[in-house]
This record gives sequence, structure tokens and C-alpha cells, in this order.
Amino acid sequence: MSKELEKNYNPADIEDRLYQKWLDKKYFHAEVDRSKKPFTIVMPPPNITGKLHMGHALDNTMQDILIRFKRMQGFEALWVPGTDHASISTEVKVTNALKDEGIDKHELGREGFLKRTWEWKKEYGGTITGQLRKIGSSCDWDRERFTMDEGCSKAVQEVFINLYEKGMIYKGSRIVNWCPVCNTSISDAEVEHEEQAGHFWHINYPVAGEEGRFVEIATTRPETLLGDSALAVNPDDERYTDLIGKMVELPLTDRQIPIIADPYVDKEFGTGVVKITPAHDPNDFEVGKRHNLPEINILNDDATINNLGGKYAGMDRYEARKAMVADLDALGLLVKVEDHVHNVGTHDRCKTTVEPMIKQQWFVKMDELIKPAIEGVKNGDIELMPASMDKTYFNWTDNIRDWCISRQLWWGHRIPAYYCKDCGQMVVADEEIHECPKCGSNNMEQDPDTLDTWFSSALWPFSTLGWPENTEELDYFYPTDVLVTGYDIIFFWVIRMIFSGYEHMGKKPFSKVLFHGLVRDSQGRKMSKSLGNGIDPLEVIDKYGADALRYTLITGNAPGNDMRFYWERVEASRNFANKVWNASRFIMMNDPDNKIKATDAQPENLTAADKWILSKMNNLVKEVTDNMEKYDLGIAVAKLNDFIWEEFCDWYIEMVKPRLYNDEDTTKTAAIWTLKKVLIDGLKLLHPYMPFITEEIFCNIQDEEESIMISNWPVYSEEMHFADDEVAIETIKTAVRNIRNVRADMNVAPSRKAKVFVVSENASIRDIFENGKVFFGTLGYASEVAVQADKAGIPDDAVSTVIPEAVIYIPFAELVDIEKEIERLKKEEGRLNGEIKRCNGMLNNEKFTSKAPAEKIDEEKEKLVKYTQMLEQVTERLQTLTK
RNA sequence: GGGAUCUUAGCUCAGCUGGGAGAGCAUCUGCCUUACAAGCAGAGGGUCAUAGGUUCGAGCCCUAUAGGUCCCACCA
Repeated sequence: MSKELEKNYNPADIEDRLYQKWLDKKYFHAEVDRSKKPFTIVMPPPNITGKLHMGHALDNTMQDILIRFKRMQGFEALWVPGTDHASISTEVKVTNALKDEGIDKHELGREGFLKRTWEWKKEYGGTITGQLRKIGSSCDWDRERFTMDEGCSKAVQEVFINLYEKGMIYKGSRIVNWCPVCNTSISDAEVEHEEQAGHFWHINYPVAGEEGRFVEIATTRPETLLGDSALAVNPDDERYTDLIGKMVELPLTDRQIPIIADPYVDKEFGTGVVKITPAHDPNDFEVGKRHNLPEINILNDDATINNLGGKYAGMDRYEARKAMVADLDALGLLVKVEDHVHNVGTHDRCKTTVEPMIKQQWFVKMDELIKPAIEGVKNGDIELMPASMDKTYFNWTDNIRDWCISRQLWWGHRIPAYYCKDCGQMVVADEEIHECPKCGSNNMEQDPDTLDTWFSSALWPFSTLGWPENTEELDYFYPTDVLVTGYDIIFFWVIRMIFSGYEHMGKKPFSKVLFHGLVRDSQGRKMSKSLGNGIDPLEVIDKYGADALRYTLITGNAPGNDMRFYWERVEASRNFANKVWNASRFIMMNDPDNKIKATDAQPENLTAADKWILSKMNNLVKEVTDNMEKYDLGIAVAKLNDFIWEEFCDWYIEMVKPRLYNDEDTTKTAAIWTLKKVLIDGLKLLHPYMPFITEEIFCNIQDEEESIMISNWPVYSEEMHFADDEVAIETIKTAVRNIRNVRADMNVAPSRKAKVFVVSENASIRDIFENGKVFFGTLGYASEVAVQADKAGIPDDAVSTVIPEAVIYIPFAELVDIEKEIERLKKEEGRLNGEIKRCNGMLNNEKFTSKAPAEKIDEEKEKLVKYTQMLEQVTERLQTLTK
């Protein structure tokens, strides 16, 4: 059966077909199999509102590489996919969609809204997982989960009740971050601080009963004045000691408030006097608690002034600010206005300035929960990669505050707390409560709030495996092996999964966390909708193929660093794919009927070149595997690229051509066997990175196995190590390079026809260095070489034809510009002398010999021997030339 | 204010526990060649931000400085 490949690799033709094949064959599916070791990754669930972007593409490519690698190594590799309900994002999206239809969500009511949202999820929620298939993700779709599916919801409820019963969840009145647009509380992690240019208003508060005496304060938010409960000064501030305990008139109101002393106040900052507004500032809230001040809430949920605001009631917060500043000015109480840059908290979703408000909310106590999470990372139970993430992690864990988990939204897991409308009793239960356990009333109502979306994702590593049921999967696949995610969600998600795992499973959720950076545009900007600079991964796949995209995302970047996206890099990746494609095509052309198989017994008559490339490949297997085990994916694939392109294509294939084109050559079969063996092992190593092209070639070049996906990962073998041949060929390579250089110097066009050389038994290192000969040339082009040599003024007797007829050799010495060569050799001699001196220096250095590891010392000794030998050769050659 | 991280070729970046300065792209030269012009063979181009220090030896370790990026933080 003869097969032929297109001249250029065309990914569009094969990707969908191969993905479908893998699905049909159920290669992605993993089952509990006690005879194998498990390897588990749980996918960070993309939002159902999402569309695949470069971040997802990178994230999932990395996971897919690891999963495919481990699967080939013989692990039972499970990759659990899923999606996140994304409470706020989805709710906003659906609300807006309704608005476009002219429907207000409150008209629809909670039930109706949720129905609509589920419909929306059904229609669009699968978009992103569909797109993940395009990049080749080999996840177990049979096990796809959703954070609001039955199992995950059960897990959420179980955890909530569990924590509540342990006293780790409480409901309380606290100052929280309130988003007036989304109309909900948000957690600290959801607040983004951004610098804004604002003003510093200096306002005089009249001292009560002392006509004409004022206390000057400075504020950035004058409208909160309506909620002031006190002024505060530092107890050590001598300027104000006499004021402490006195009262001031609160401007624009008829209230009087006290002047108190609190060390929180910084004497140096502003005027040294702070207005205390406990209901609208987290610090003031604390001060208020210390001094028993009233908490006066002056805002409605939408950030308009409430009915305590007198004439300002109903105004928006900024409108009120303007009005009040004008009124203060009119009263002569406005001292001055300064420009002031300050940090303003905004909601990360909608960018609205958050308003601190006192609200009844649910919180998770963090002080105890966080301890094992700190300990686990400290003692290495969980490893963060790159390790520098540790500091970011501890920076958060050490300053952890209680987690506000309630949201005033409809889309999400509803808090399982029920209140009696008659007696106010609260019950937390795993099923709906209809009767009050205290007063027996049937007038029960469930808490309207839902949980923070991260509450459910925190449980993701075990809820997806069946928890709280005691499933086989949980027992076998948990803890998972590695979490792959962006560093931007370390606080939101990674930390919460870690403490949840320790708390509810008694075990870490994963052994390692592999962080990656952001994919930026070519100018280093974040890709964002507003800038319109985002590049759609699907567009890249359309143009260059999924393999090229994957390859681009994984190369040229160190772990955890951001990367820039360039189309040129995709092109380079595509070119590499094409290179592999054409090398394969070449090999297939030389054995169209697949007569020689890599699985055949190793031929007896392998040449030095064959053994060299086999040995190199053998080393490569080790290097690639080691780096992948360390999750150094970029390094692994870079080595693979270098090997395939330079060693295999540019050297070996060229070396082997004369043998392939000569049917008389007794080593032809050995050459084809080697080509196939190396290619197939190379394809296997490359498969995790470029799954499609490798599968397509694999299926064409051999007929013993039906998929590369389930073939065995190559292993290093001592028998494939040919040290002597490696040295021999590397030396010849150097010699050939020198000849090329010389030819270039002599202004001879270095033609590819003349580049090819034959490594025969005759061409040994001695040939090159002692006899000054190297064989090169290729069948059919001998005449061309002769012409070139003639042009270059190389004497006839220097060019002669030897075995086989078409292969020519040129005595090395004749090609060399003697003076230049002497110069070069002298330089080389100097360098080698330097090296030898260096090696000797190290080996004679006690500090080095006593401290350095044995291998390092051996290495230096070997180098010393090598350099000494080289020096001898160079000196000898110098002598012959100078004669 | 605290912390992280970066500064290496024209551009984008690698450089693993200190031991011969690298890749891709770009530029230049020569090649349509029977796997591949999405290619081949070459060339040029770097005081490794600056200044000190440790070391036989520093791109790598330490200190300081300058500049960039990011995260955290309640200075009204």
C-alpha cells in the first residue's frame, strides 16, 4: 500500500478528522485501573460566558502536553474538563440581554430569571468547550462537569453546612465592598485598586460653643460627611490636645459630634484631623468600634444618598458631593481644594468605584483554615512553580482576612439558610425547611443570597471526582498531580482550593502548581476587548493549524513569564511543522511500500553515521523526558526542535542520500531503518506538542499501530549509546564546516550539490587530520563539484573520483589558504592553552576539588584530556603547514 | 508603604544548582537543489543596565543605584 503526502503540510484537512478519530476510539477516556498509576489534572473551568482566548489556549495546551506525555508513558491519565457558572459575569450578561428585549429582571422574578439563565447556559455554555477541542485538548469529555451541576451543588451544600457547624461560617454585620452597579457585595480579592486623580477638600468644622473657632479636616469624599460620627486626632498631637473631648458642629446638618483621640491618625498627613465615618470606611469602622460611635449609613444600595441626607436625599454620590461642596463654600467652611492622587477601589468586573458599606453578610473564618495551606506550601507538600510564587502566596496567606462569601445575586448556589418570618429563627440545612423548629410556624423563607462563585470552584479538584460521595475515582485519582493556571488567579482560586482540600479531604488537592504568564500583544499590552488587540486563537488555527499555535505558545518563554504574541512566531512554528512533514515525506518516498519497519531487528551493517544519529536520538529521549518530568516544557521542545531540524534533517538526511540513491549500496536498508526509527521516536517525543501532524505522519509511515497517542513513550537505552561514533561524526562535521568556510573564503559558491558528503568506512578522523582528506559530494553532481573546483583554481590532480564513481574527494590541504589556516590554528592553539590552564587551575584548586560534586570534577578531567589531545593535533598540524 | 520580577544581538526572548555568550525573527551574501524557497549554505551584530563586592573564575551569588513591569496595602 503506497501512500503519498502533499508537498506542504495542510492542517485544515486533517485536524477535525483526527480529533474525531480519537474521540471515537475513546482514547481520552480514563478509568480506575489499579494496575496502572494514575496521573490527574483537573482543568481550570472556563466561564460559560467565555469565548476561547489566548490565555485558555496556553493553559490548555500545557495541560494537554502533560496529559498526552503521561498517557504515553503508561499512566492512567485523566484530564477532567468542565465549566464555571461565573455568577456575576453570567448574571450581568443575561440581565443585559433581557434589557435589550425591554425586560427588567425584577419583573421576571427570581424563578423566571433563573430559567432564562439556564436556557442561556444551554445555548452558549458549551461554546468554549467546543473551542477547546479545536486546539486538540485530550480531556475526558465523558467526565465533563459544571460548577452548578447536581454533584457540584451537593458538594457546595455539604461544605457550607460542614463549615457552619464547625463555626467557621458566620453571618455578621461587617463593612464590605459594595458594588452599586452590580448591586452586590464583593470580596476583597475582587476589588482592584487604581490610582485616580481626585481632590482633597479642606473643610472647617466649627467647634461647638466657641464662636469663631474651627477644626480643619481634609477629605477626598466630602459627601460622606453626612455620616460622620466623630473627628479624630492623634493622642500625641500637641496641636490638638485641648480639643479632645470637645464637640464640633457637623456642617450641613444639625448634629454635633465629638473629637476623639485615636493612634490610627497620622499626625503628618493632611491636617492631622480625620473625620470618622464608620459606616462608609473600613478604618473608620474599626475606630468607631473602639470608641462606640454610631454607624450612620447615608447611602442606598445604588449609591444615592438615603433619607438621612436631608436635602441631598436621592442624589447620586457624586452629584451630592458637588452640591455639598458648593454649599460648604457658600457657608465659608470650605478652606481650600487641592489636587490629590489616591487609590480608589473598583470592582474588577464592571470597574465601578466600590462603596464600603455595612451589611449583613456571610463570612468564612480564615484564621484556622489557612494554617494547613500555609504549612503545606512551606513544607513542600505542594510545590509552586516557579518557586518565586511562594512569596506572593505567603504575602496573601499571612494577611488573610475573613472571606465574604455571600452575594446579592440570583445566579449561583443559594445559601442553605432558612429564616422563620414569625420568630426570626435561622436554620442551616441540606434540604428545604418548611417548619420552624422553634415556633412551629410554616412561614419559612430561604436566604435570598447566593455564594461567591469561587466558593464552588474551591472544591473543584474533589467535587469533580464525586465528592461528597466516596467514589472509586476519588480514591484513585485524588490528589491530582498538577494544577496549571495563570498567576492572576492565585488569590481567587489556588489558595482557596488548597485550604479546601486540606479541610474537607484531609489531603492536598494537587502536588504541584504550574503557573504561566499572560499572553500579551506584540507591543506587550494586555489583550483586551476594549483595546481590540486580542488575537483569536481560532483564527490562528484556521491560518496555521492547531499544532503551530500550540508550539508558538509553548516556546521561547520561561515558566511564569508573560509572553508576547507575534504572527512571525506562529509562522516559524508552522515552518517547523512543515519541516517535519517533508522529512517524513522524504523517508516515505524511499520506502513507499513500507517494507522496512522500525520494529524490525536492528540491521547489522549500520554505518558510523547511523549509529551517530541513533545515539543522538537516544540522548535526546533522556533529555526531553527529564525536562518534561520537571515541567520544563519549553526547554524540552527546544531541544527536540534543534535535533530534528539540524541534526536529523540538515546533517543525517543529507549524509544518507548517496546511499539511498545507489541501489548497489549494501547499507541502504540500514539507512532506511535508521531514518524510520529516528523519525518515529522523534514523532513520539513531539506528539504532546504537535498532536495532529505527528498522528497523521505516524499513521502513514507505519502500519503496526493505529495511533501515536497510545503508543509507548521512547526510553533511553544503553545499547543505543555509541560514544565512538558520536565523536567520529561530530569531528567530521567540524571538518566539513571548515571546508565550507574555506570555500566561502575562496569565493567558490557553496553549492548544496557539493555540500553532501559520504561517510564511508574510509573517512575516519585520521583521514581528516592526518591525511587531510574528507569525502564529500553527491551522486549525479560530481561534475558540478569538479567545475566549481576548477573555477576556484583547484588543481586537477586535487580533484579525483573515488568509490563510488560519483563521489569525489579533494585533498584537504589543497583547499586551504595556508596563511589563513595558520592564523586560525594559532588562535585555536591559544584558546586551547587557555582552556587547559583553566582546567588545571580548577583541578589544582583545593576549594573546587573539595567542594564540587564528583561528576563536576570528572567532567573537568575529561575536558582536560580532550583539550590536551586537541592541542596536540593542532600543534602537529601547525608544524606540517609551516614547513 | 511592602513585595515580586525584569534590564543579554536591531526586535522578541532562552541561558537549569557560578566553569567555553545562545535561539527565533530581522539584515547581508550565495544558491529554484531529485523531502522542504514555509527551503539550503554562510556572514555580520552583544562592556550580559550601572557601580562596587565575594570567588582561581560572575550573565548567574551579595550590596547599592537607575529605569521598566506587576502584585499587595485602610493613610483620611
